[in-house]
Amino acid sequence: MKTAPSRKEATHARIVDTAARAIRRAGYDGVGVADIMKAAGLTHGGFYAHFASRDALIVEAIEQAGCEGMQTLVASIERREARGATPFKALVSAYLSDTHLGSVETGCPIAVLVGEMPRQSDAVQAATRRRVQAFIEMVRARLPGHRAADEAETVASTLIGTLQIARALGDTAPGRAFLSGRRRHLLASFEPGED
Amino acid sequence: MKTAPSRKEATHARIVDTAARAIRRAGYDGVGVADIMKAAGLTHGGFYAHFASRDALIVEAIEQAGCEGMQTLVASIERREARGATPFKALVSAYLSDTHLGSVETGCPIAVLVGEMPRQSDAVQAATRRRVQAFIEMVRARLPGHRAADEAETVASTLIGTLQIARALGDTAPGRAFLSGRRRHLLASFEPGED
DNA sequence: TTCCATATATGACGATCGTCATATTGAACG
DNA sequence: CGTTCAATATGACGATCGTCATATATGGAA
Repeated sequence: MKTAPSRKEATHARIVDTAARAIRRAGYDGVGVADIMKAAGLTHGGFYAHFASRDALIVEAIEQAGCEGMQTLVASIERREARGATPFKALVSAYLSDTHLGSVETGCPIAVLVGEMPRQSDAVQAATRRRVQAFIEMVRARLPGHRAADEAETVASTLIGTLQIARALGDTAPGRAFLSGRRRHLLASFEPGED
Repeated sequence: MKTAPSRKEATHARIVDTAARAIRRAGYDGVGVADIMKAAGLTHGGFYAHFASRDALIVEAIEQAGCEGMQTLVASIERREARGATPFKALVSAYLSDTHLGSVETGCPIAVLVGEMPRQSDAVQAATRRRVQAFIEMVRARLPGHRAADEAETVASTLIGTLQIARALGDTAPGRAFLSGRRRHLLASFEPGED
């Protein structure tokens, strides 16, 4: 190979990054190859020099979006823990924060995409399933007391469902009210002894 | 009007009914006018004799799907109550049943569509919001004890999130195991005194 | 039976979709 | 300074999208 390999890889990464945002904004089927390439500053024809198919890009994009969303969430949790919050309270208040309500493109992709999952290709389904499992494990590690792994699955379901409904109500007063109500209620019922 | 009005109305209803199933199977954007008309036994050109636009059909379809899904659910709940279940246990075991897991086209449309909501037109968003409110109210009426309306919103979020994740795992062993685990856990934590 | 309003069908429009064959660029080497 | 080959751009393909103007079929009223 004559030229530096970093050149093509950088473009590849930029396309994946753009797609990772696009699928959270518009859904699996909401954006086309042309949209993504244009947003990445390229023309749509050169797409197949980087990916075997649109589906292959989507698989990479969901993995990228999952890792990125998880990192952002964990960072937000750790900031809250540093200010004295328990891991569970930090998790709930971070995932159900007004910030997360509004930042669809950079937030948790599961809440946006899980409903579309059953209609996707096997490869996309498998990639999404891995992200769901990772999310449940992240929740489990922050449950108070000696809760069962069982409980992590319920809490994960509640967090995802809550954020979806709040977003359905909009990034406005009704949506934020729904979110703060769920935040308070979840913390009260899971850690009745403390705030 | 010379001819009987029931003729056009019957066709209209058949189109809406077909669309109500189609949007649950393939999502808001997953089906086109041509698909729906063909499934209803008509050609796509005559569509605009019945609806002002595709969006107008979608609004009617989500309302139809919401009412139909709710009726099916309530009927399933009442059958369980007749066999001695409490209203809450009947609700949880009906919404999180293996049957509901598999019957996407005729089940609760909220679990399929809420994730796509923020991207839809104002009219579709408003129609979907009404169905979400109706669902929360249906849950509230079946909570045990003197729970707050607050709690209905959390339970509704949990039910919707759980069904979505279970469907993401598939209508197979993993999905059904997830569902039965949530069923048991929810009933145990909300009605600790009884089964 | 004849007529006519209504319901449905036909076929076309511009746009956009995923895909790909081919042309052009651009940067490192001899 | 050319040469060469990887990286990107161009432009086209068949299909499908929502929409609509227009033509045909249908069925009750006369």
